Amino acid sequence: MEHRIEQIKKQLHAQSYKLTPQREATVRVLLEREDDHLSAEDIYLLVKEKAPEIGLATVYRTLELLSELKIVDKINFGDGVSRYDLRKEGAEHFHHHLVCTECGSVEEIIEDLLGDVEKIVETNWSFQVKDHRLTFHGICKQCQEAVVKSTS
Amino acid sequence: MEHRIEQIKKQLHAQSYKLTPQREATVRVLLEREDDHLSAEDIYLLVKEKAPEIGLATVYRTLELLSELKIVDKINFGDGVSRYDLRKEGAEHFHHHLVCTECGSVEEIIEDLLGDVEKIVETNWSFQVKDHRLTFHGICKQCQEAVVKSTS
DNA sequence: CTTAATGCAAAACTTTTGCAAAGTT
DNA sequence: AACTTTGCAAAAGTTTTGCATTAAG
Repeated sequence: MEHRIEQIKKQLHAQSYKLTPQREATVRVLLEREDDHLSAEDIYLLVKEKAPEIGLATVYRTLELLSELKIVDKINFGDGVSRYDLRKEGAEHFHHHLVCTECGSVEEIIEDLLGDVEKIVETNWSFQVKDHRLTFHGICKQCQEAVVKSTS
Repeated sequence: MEHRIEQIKKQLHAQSYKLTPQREATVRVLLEREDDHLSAEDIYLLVKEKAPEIGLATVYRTLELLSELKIVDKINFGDGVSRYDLRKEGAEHFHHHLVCTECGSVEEIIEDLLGDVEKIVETNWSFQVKDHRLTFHGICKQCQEAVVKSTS
């Protein structure tokens, strides 16, 4: 954790940005909730517990900055809000996501399953791929089991 | 075109919805601009040319209805608006999209390139895939050529 | 005739911006 | 001192809702 903070601090300094207390508090929330996909509002409320004086605008500005530096990924699952997802250390791509249409849970796939598909796109569409967003919609393991139970 | 309208009319009636003139005008705009990815506002302005009395709220309600019936797909490319994409006849899945980070153009891939990946997800993550959203970000053919020209 | 759909305006949200004050180097 | 960052409030923008009126089957 401290190591990640240190690392992010360096990334910021490299572009002559500062790791202010507000930014650090925001990053800590993202680290603590690494598996979640929090909205700006969610993050704001959590950061407020650590740094009560922070403003929502600062959270937005921080998230935008972290997005630009590719420290977090901004994703949108189609409910009216943007969500923010911390990249794993050294990861070059967005995670893939599994969104359950029954219970709304979001699971992450860290592995990059798109290598072959990207090659096809580069070759057949002459499109130079830099990044991707892949989300599957369907039914998660838990909900599948729940259906089996309730109908048997 | 008339055939698609007829088909959509049946789909609506099957759920006891009506194909009102406003809904028909909206569908016609979507058909005419099938390759585009229009926002609700874009669609509203185009529908207004055919049916000047229509209200923006009706367009939103129509698009939501068409979304539910899986006649259109609602997508979000991360600029603050939702965009609407008519499904091809009989298509079961979202198209894939290629978004150019240089010029903002959006290209569609109709072919489904995710068959193998979906199998992997179903097997290794026990997730029952119903649909997917795949967008690549990168540099389109035209912009690649533009760079070559300007630097040579 | 009964229910569904529309248009308008207002409301609800999310996100961005302007600006004076505060903090950093 | 020069510059960046912050908090607040206001603004901007998109989408949804309430409700009286109109239209459809």
